[in-house]
Amino acid sequence: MIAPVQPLAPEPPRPSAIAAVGLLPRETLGDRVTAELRALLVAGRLAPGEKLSLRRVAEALGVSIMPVREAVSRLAADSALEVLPGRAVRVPVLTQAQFRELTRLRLVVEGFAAEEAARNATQEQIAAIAACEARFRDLASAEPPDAAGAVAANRDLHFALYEAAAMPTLVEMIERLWLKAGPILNLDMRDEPRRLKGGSAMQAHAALLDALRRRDPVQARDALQRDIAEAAAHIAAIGRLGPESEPGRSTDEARRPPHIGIETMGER
Amino acid sequence: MIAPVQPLAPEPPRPSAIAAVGLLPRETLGDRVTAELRALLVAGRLAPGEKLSLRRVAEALGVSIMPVREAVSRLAADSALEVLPGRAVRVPVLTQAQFRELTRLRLVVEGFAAEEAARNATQEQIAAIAACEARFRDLASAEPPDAAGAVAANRDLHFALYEAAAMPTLVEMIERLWLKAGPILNLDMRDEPRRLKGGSAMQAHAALLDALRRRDPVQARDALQRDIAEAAAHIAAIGRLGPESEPGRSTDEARRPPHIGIETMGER
DNA sequence: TGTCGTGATCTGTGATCACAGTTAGGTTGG
DNA sequence: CCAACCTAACTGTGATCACAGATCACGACA
Repeated sequence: MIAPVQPLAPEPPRPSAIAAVGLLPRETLGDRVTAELRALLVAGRLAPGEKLSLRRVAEALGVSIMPVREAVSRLAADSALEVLPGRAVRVPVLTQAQFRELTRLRLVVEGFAAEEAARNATQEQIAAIAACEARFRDLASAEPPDAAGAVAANRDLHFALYEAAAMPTLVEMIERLWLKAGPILNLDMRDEPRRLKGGSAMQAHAALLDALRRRDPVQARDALQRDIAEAAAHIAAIGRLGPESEPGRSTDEARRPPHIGIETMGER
Repeated sequence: MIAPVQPLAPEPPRPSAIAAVGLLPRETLGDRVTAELRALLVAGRLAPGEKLSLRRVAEALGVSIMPVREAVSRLAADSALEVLPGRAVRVPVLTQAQFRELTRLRLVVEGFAAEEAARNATQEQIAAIAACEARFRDLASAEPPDAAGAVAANRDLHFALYEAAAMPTLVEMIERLWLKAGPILNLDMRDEPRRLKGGSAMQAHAALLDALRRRDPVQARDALQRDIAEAAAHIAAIGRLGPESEPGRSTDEARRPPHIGIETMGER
């Protein structure tokens, strides 16, 4: 790739061009590590109960522990991770009560987002959502089902919907909820890909898309809530949730979680 | 206070006593700084646009900059603070659109919390809320009105209500919203205490309390939403919000915000 | 054989130092 | 007198070091 070097001063013709460009991201290392950990969490690649070590994560990502500290501190503030006093930092194990609360909040908040999306979505946004829906349908009904791909497509579908609501803070709220619910929801979907073939998710998605096209907020909300409720019912039935008592002193801790994620994620 | 020294071994009768004590908080320095800054933000003692310096805050609080970094990083993750690339960290100036979105989200989320509280609140919790309501009424209708006290009583009232919903994650969500809206809402209330005497807040509070006692979720939600909407309408009318364009490069920045807060908050 | 003490190792937390980038103020040249 | 430069002080970011506390495995005592 020996393309001729672009001279560094092609700016003079339009003095307003430099003022129009938004201030560039200036993404810091801590931001990158945060994004990496968030992606791992929502994708279910970090299992509930899995322990992380600042130094290990730093080594795996090729950075010092400082950016990792910042990232873990942020995620712990959202209780997407929890730092045990002297021990280590681990992915929280939700109790059944916590999972129930999370599901109820998702029904309210994401349902509201679906209503707003049905009102405000542009045709392009609806088309993008439809593309995600098709991708999810293909990956989920393949043989064997592509679990990781379906999880990603499902996430893209939902957040394309939420973005269409045109309420940035609302999207952030939902991301926080997904950070907490992601480990169980998607770890399970990854472990039991055949659930994808049940078709309930696909039916809900189709109904949602239909409601979007008809600009029917109530039906869109209902379809999305059905999607959430059915996935949650499956999780609650399968188990994997923590005991009802939260503090969980020395109760169990015995169940060794599968150790996937960090050391498999390669350099940077 | 020279009470006789309690001998140090009154434990043998109940060997389970040591197991019953919950794990002690182990509050870290970063947590304390975070709590301090959060309190300043929701109380409106840090004005929108006010710039903070990690080293200044650290010096004012008598700690190193490390805990302050952690606290600022957490709050910036909630966009309760924003870190300008090379400049400094400052309290965000909400645009009108952002404030409108925040208000709509508060109507949805806090309204839902009010419904749940009306269903689940115990008599003790209702009594506590009533106490806050009385305190707010007294402080707001005093001559001159005690703005700072009324702000605190208002916060206690609202969060006593939200706690009564018995949904911890919901309370966290609401706290995040208050973190963003607090600077404008309460800075204004502090600057113009006579608004308190308008009585609209007191009427909404009274209606809310009445609905709680009658266990009427819909009326409780309506009363709370009226409270939120009226305060928001006042803010939108008074101004003080940022321009409609978010990036706001070199547009203004001229308005020097009042510099209150950090240096007045004493040691530790 | 079972249980408790004990030390090596690892944990997160906090402090200090180093650095690139920006800001602000003072000075110089027009 | 105004504008441009230039320097000194300050910004957040990252790295490295130091430390108290917790974990875990090994070994001694009962």
